[in-house]
Amino acid sequence: MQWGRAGNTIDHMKLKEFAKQLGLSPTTVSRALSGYPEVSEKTRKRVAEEAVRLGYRPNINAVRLVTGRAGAIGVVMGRNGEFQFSEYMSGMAERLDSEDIDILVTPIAEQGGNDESQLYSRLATSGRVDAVIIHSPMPKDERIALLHRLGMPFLVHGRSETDVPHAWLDIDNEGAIRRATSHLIDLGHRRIAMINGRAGLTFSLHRDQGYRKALEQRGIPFDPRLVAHGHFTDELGFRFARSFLEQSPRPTAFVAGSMMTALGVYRAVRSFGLVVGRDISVIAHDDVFPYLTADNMVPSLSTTRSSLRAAGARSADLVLQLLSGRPANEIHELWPVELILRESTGPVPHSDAFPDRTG
Amino acid sequence: MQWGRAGNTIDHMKLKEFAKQLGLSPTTVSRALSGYPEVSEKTRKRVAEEAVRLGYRPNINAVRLVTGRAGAIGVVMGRNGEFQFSEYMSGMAERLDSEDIDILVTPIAEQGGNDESQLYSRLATSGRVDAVIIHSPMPKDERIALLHRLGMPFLVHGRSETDVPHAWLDIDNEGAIRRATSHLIDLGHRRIAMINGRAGLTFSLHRDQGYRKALEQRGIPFDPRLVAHGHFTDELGFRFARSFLEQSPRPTAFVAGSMMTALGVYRAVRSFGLVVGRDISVIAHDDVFPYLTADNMVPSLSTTRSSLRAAGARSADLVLQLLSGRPANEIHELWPVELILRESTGPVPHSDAFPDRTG
DNA sequence: GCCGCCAGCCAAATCGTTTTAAATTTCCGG
DNA sequence: CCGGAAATTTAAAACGATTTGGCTGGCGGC
Repeated sequence: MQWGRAGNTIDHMKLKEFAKQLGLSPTTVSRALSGYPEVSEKTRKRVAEEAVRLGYRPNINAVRLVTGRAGAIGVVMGRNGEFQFSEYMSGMAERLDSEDIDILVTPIAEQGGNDESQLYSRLATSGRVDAVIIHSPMPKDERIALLHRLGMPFLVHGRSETDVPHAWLDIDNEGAIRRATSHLIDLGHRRIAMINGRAGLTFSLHRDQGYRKALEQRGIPFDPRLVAHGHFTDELGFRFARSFLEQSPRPTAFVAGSMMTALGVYRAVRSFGLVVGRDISVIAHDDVFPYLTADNMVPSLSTTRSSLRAAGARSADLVLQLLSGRPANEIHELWPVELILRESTGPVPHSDAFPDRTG
Repeated sequence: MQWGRAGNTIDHMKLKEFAKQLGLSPTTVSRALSGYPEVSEKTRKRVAEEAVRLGYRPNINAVRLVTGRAGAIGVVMGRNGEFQFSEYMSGMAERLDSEDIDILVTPIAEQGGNDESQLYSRLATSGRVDAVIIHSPMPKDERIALLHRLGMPFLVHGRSETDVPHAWLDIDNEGAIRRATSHLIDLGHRRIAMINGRAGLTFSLHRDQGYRKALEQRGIPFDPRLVAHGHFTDELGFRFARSFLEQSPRPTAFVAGSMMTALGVYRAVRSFGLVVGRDISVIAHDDVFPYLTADNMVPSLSTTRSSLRAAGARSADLVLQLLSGRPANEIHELWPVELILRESTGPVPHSDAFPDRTG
């Protein structure tokens, strides 16, 4: 599309003009502002001061053209505007605030159609971004191979099993869920239901593994009927929890994938006339949202906690490192996850612990 | 900061090269691709096809430099990554998908410090964006005057009372809350509490007005002790609701500002041993989230509903119109809001309707 | 057959920087 | 006071597109 320049009255001083006012050449001014060593400290200072006073700022598009840099990091937003997303971005923003780098959000088209990799391909070749962050990867994620092939620097938020060397930042999902499950087992629970994220995603697999390992360690048989996968919505939390609670014997504890899921689980438990923390224990993973906090739930929710905002900030940092030349396969960070016990977890009720006596 | 070009192996064909392969001049090719009339239909078609085949795409930074356009719309993300944000952006994305325009997210720094207007000022003069969208305006919003002064096209999502002509898209907050409140009054409620958004924002004021008008129409005195303002978090919903319920006589109905607020209200009501939909009626405003739906709450939540995603899509559309020359003061859209009645609203309990008989 | 016109194409200027390679100034010991 | 290295500064060439203004050649009118 083509639009007029109407309205865009902002008239910048140009380098040439600015340099003339200073009695210097454009070259020197440019160098002074970019902090090159060839220019004397005195001159640099003067240039910097005058730039502020006269309001000179380099035309960013000219800079981009000549340097070949886009000055932006691309993020692809999931198909259904996930609630976690803005928190992660806030974190990124926090870190990028001091740099001269933007965040470019490319949303994936609703109707889907042409496959996702084409979107990434376009993003990578468009020259709009210097790097890309990939979310919710799968063990064999073709996006990783694709971006590697295209030579576009990228960071994976999460992990993948691909051979392609790549930078990643992830939280210890397996350990978190293992500890959560173990703790429930310590409390006497034996039938523990697990509402996990979408099937096929690495973090879901890791959580499944953590869950299974905890059971294994204590010799508790794994029952596939106690595990569900899906989006992190209150609706699915509710539905899955209800269907689990309809089983006989019913589970006495839940591991929920997110705060939204936990909301659904709470509702489901209540709808059975049961009480969370007494009849049914619940632990959920908490990404630490300002608008929905585990402490405030009733009863307060035990969680595995890891700040998504912090992850966003660190991600931005790592991308900057990547761009300044640090090799991708040196950039691997695995963050531990806290386990915070609150009121939603408690010892298994006596009647459930020995169902044969009552039934 | 300065980083090497390492990794960025993507090697685009240049216009000159591409044109040579076609046996045409760069000029003609450029024009063909941009759809100018001076080039024959046959040639245009051939160019378009070859561009796809050979993978030629104009270097976006060169285009930006020469046209002076940034090819991006700026959005400033609130201080605390609001959960609504990603939904709105998804909508924008949906609309912008077919255009060659990016969404640039500028997060406001956490520590605050230098005032917000400086951020907008920088964004406007940076040349990174062609237009800006302003959220959560206040009646006298200095950002509007600022952007107008700077000559940067912008759309206000919400409304303001400033004299400066500007484009806006808003939902009928006043009407929505007026209808919601009226409906509660029809059901016999007289003490209706209102948990509104942050004080000072236009939409909060409009909602206050809607609330007060509904009361006025029915001759119910306004009691400032029944109105609270604050962020849309579950925590505030809970706290405010509790403090209202501690009053005597207590309110029999709540108007909640958001789904998160409603979650808090539900909890608070329950914590008093009361039942939503029977003892206490609740209506909340619902922006329609995929991850938290009013229908799924227990009891299902009556809402005033307006799709934030749709607003995002339309906003993007209006910005495009703005950029193609449509005068800002012609662009005003006020969307009606649906009132969806579900189980959380019901007639006032007899004992509350005539408290003097019981007390 | 000549002229003007128009569709279709092109050469060259332009956008506002960074950066290469060269020129100038400064400084200092001999 | 001079030669040459070191410290500054500069002119000019990119970067890769769009766009202005001009150049062709074919066609119809007279």
